[in-house]
Amino acid sequence: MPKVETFNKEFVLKKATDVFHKKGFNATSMQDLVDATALNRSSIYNSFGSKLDLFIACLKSYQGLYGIKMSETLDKADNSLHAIELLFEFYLNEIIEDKEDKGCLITNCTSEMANQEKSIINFLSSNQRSFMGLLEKLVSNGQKESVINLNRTAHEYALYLFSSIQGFRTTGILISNKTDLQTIVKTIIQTLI
Amino acid sequence: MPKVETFNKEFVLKKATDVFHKKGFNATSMQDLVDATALNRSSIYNSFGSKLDLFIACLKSYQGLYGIKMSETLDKADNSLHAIELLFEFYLNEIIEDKEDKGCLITNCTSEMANQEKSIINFLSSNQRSFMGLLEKLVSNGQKESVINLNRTAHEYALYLFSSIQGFRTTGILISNKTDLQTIVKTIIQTLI
DNA sequence: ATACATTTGGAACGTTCATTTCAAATAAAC
DNA sequence: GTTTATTTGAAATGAACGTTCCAAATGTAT
Repeated sequence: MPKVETFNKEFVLKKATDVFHKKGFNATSMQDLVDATALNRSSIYNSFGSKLDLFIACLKSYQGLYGIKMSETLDKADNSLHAIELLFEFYLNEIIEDKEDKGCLITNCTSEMANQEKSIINFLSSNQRSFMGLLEKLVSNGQKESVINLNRTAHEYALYLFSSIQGFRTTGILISNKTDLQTIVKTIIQTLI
Repeated sequence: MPKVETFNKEFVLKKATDVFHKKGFNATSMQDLVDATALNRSSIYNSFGSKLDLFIACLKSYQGLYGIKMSETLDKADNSLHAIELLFEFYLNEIIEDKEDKGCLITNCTSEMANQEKSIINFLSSNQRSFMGLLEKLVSNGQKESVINLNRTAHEYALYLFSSIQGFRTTGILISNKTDLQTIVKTIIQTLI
């Protein structure tokens, strides 16, 4: 029977994700990934396929880790409006703690590749679908709890929040001032109340 | 005295901008630019310097053209709230008319390069400054005209709009459904009323 | 021990990259 | 018409790109 993979796949994905996050897909070279993962070129190709395949694996890993962090955040909320507030607070902290101003890997990927790579569109579409689902549920619950107004449907507010979050993540690349970012969040939330 | 440049610089910049807009900076090769501009490699380097220099020239050209289009749009408004509405309507049309889902060159550039290139940061900062200035003036006037509420200062609403526009442009890459986009705009505007 | 499927290291693949080089072509100034 | 500063075309530069290849190493199962 064969020799088995020795490296920790999660760890390797994390390291690769860091590089992609910092430099973007096109500016990241295979050499960068070899250096970051301490894996041999062959091992990378053997285990992940192409550079694009590895990138998509990183996107999924990033998505998974974020999903967990977001769930943990949402669990702390008293009600669904509070949950949305905590969600933005979580993003705000991500921005402030990131000294490299990298933004969101998935939003950046949308800008860089959505109009170029079919497989990327597939990932982004499914990401959008599940994220929209989460937001819609939050808004819908918030409206049932009477903590979110009924000016718009849950679906409409979910669209608004989806767009707002993308804007917030991109703006966070340029603006690192906490007060400014808090203002933006407050104003976004104000709409729902 | 010397032979003089024969090509139309504006035209060449427009063609180069189209390529950068479609593929982004890193995925655009010098060959792509040679093909698009019908200029010789030497001529490009002679006239624009490096690829990065040309890219920045394209950003400025794009910024200039957009500035003109935006001014024309804003001139049609009855009041400052209406001006902001027309601005979003303008972006909405940009998104719908763009069959390639390219997004905004400047927003894409923020995602791709803001954390990498100093000269890009300089451009983006100045772009942000002037854009924020425009938005702040619009909101401030709207508040004087009593068509925008006083829940937040003009500066705070300008930040909100700046972030919202970035989000809208990125969301427009993924979502091309006019109704959905109109919903987002209405919800953003609703906050100001 | 031996056999064997797989991983690994490192070199090599052919291509493409951004940029430079330089002679030839050019057009304004005299 | 000669001079001259500049632009052009086409080839060349060397480095870096993503990917492949293959022999050697490895660890499991027999």
